[in-house]
Amino acid sequence: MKPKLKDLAEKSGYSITTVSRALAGYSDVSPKTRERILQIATQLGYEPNSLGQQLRLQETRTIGMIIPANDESFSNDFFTQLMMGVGNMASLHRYDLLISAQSTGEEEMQAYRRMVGGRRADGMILARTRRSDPRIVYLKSQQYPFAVSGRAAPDEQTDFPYIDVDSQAGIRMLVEHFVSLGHRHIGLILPPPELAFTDYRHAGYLEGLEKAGIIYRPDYVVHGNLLRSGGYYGTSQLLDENPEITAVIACNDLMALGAMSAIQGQGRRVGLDIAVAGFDDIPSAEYSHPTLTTIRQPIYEIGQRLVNMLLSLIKGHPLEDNQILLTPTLMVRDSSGGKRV
Amino acid sequence: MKPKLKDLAEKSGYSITTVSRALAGYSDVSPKTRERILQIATQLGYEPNSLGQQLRLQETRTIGMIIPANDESFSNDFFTQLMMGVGNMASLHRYDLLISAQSTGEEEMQAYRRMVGGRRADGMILARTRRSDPRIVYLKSQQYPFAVSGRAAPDEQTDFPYIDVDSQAGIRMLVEHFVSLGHRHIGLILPPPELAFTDYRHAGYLEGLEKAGIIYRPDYVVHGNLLRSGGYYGTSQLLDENPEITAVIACNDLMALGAMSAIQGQGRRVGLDIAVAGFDDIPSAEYSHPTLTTIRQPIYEIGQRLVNMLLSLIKGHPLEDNQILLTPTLMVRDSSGGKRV
DNA sequence: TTTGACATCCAAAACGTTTTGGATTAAGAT
DNA sequence: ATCTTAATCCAAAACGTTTTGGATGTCAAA
Repeated sequence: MKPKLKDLAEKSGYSITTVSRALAGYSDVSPKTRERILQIATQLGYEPNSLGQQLRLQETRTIGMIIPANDESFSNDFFTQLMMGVGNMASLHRYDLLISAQSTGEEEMQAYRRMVGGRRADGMILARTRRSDPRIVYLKSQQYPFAVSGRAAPDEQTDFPYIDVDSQAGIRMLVEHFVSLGHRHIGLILPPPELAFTDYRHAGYLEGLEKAGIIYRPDYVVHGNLLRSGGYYGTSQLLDENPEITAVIACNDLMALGAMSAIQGQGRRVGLDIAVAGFDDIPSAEYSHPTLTTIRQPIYEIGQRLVNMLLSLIKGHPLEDNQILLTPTLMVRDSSGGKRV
Repeated sequence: MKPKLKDLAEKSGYSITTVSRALAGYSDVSPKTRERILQIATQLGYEPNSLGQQLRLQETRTIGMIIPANDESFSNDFFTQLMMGVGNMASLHRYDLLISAQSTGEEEMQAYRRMVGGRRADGMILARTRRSDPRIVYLKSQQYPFAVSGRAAPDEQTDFPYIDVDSQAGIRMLVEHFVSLGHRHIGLILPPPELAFTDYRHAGYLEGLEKAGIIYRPDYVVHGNLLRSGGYYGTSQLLDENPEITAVIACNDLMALGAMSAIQGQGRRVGLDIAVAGFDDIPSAEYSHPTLTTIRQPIYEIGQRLVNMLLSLIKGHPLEDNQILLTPTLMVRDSSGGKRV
């Protein structure tokens, strides 16, 4: 049977209080007894029961995160990279990660209620903000510490702590890049409309076109599911319906990889025939063929900084800056192709 | 303030016991009072405190997993895929995942003691068995439920529940495949010697060579760190010291991808000049250039089955089969190149 | 009228910990 | 001899839940 404080107390002849305080190193207990108790503790292999501690201290030293349980998402570099950033920084602060895989919907909200209302974590980290995001509404109503990767949509109120990348600027840079290479017919594969960052990326597209004096054509824009499949079908549709398109911008790298498959599946060359760009700069972007032009977003680092933000929130420390907007950088690679004539 | 049972009791006029049993749906409490209590509960937004429940029930409905905190491991497809398999199956059974990122060593063992001794999880899932693995020794000594991806080394005792793939057969298949293409000089990049599966893979290499009547040359074998960098340096070393080598087998896909970079960095062609193969069949293997010949190991599915195994163990159900050895399958892709003349 | 069965409720214990607010003793100061 | 001070210890409460083992009241059967 696993020893508890009571066992140490009986074996040592001291009270539970004294044993507890001896182990915690209080000056309350004489060196001799402390040593004796410590010795008994190691002898019995005592390890404090976390639940007892957490209940008493009202602190779990755990950060919660609910990730999409989509079957395809095991190839979802974005979430895994974010999680690794979160996990590593958390572990540096001696926090653990409580993770629940749920697909968007009522079940997901239940998971939040269990984790937050059930006080299983001291704070939550969210990703992929949605329009009028019910998760954020809930967390705010509970006055629970949380930090988000991604601000609210442009027409909504962003009164919560977040880190985001200026994706409007990012997409604009991609458009400018393609325009500078001579492209005039540029397709765009947007994320699903219910995601908050979709409008920013769309706005960046519009901005880029306008600066170049290119007229916006709504049929050059489709939506995809942010996975490879979405990029594949989006690109097929774009190219079938608008054969004059020479460049495709996908709003994340996974879709861009799917776009490359679609193009190559039609027997055309990525870069030379159709230029492709993505967004995120996940590891595979550098290793794809051809290598993928993209907008670098430091996902791993964002995960780390979200943890620091959240821990300040949890501890009630004043936050110097709880709404951070990073400027992304353009990574030009082979999928851009060369200059058009 | 978050409402607790006591608040519901006071507001409803019933005792804590009755409130608790009403919410749990016992036939103990009259329909009228149950309804009244339920109504108050939703009105106040009651959510039971998990810690209280866990402490009382001595059950956390949580599965623990400690993953490597290596900085480079955010690109570690193996662990993320395993985690996703574990996470999704766990969530199907309404279990959550407690994750701690730790690098191998004393800190890692401390994390195990905190999680296991502290009773923060009902069972653990391990991966990458090591020689005389201290984690397994510890878990056995604690008689704690656990399931492992990967059995013990051939010369050690495997008296614990695991799922593994017959990697000796896998590597042998790769050797046979390359031999059938006309290769006689095949390099091998092994995992670090302290990992349990290293010997199996080495044995498969020997077996394949012997069947083909090729003499074993120790200088054709090097060790790598299971990351891209390991494959890169291993391959460079192999090719520099043994220019006659025409094929390289890396013991996982990540190293194989690094191997391809090394070969291409020397201005040579993967497949045509030097054939390359990996092990695992991670998603990137299918999208690399050229696509990677490899041994398919159903990592995601193994994660799922480990959860089922672990849950049986936790619940004390009899396990039909607690030591599972899967047969891997050869995936021939472009990095094999064609037949030699 | 008594008995038994049933429906409905609840006080208290238990899970394992930390902390509060003293109690006790011994030594030193007056 | 009395008062302070310091050193060492501990009983009990609290964190929030579930379950045990009754208690109480009602109603029908004997």
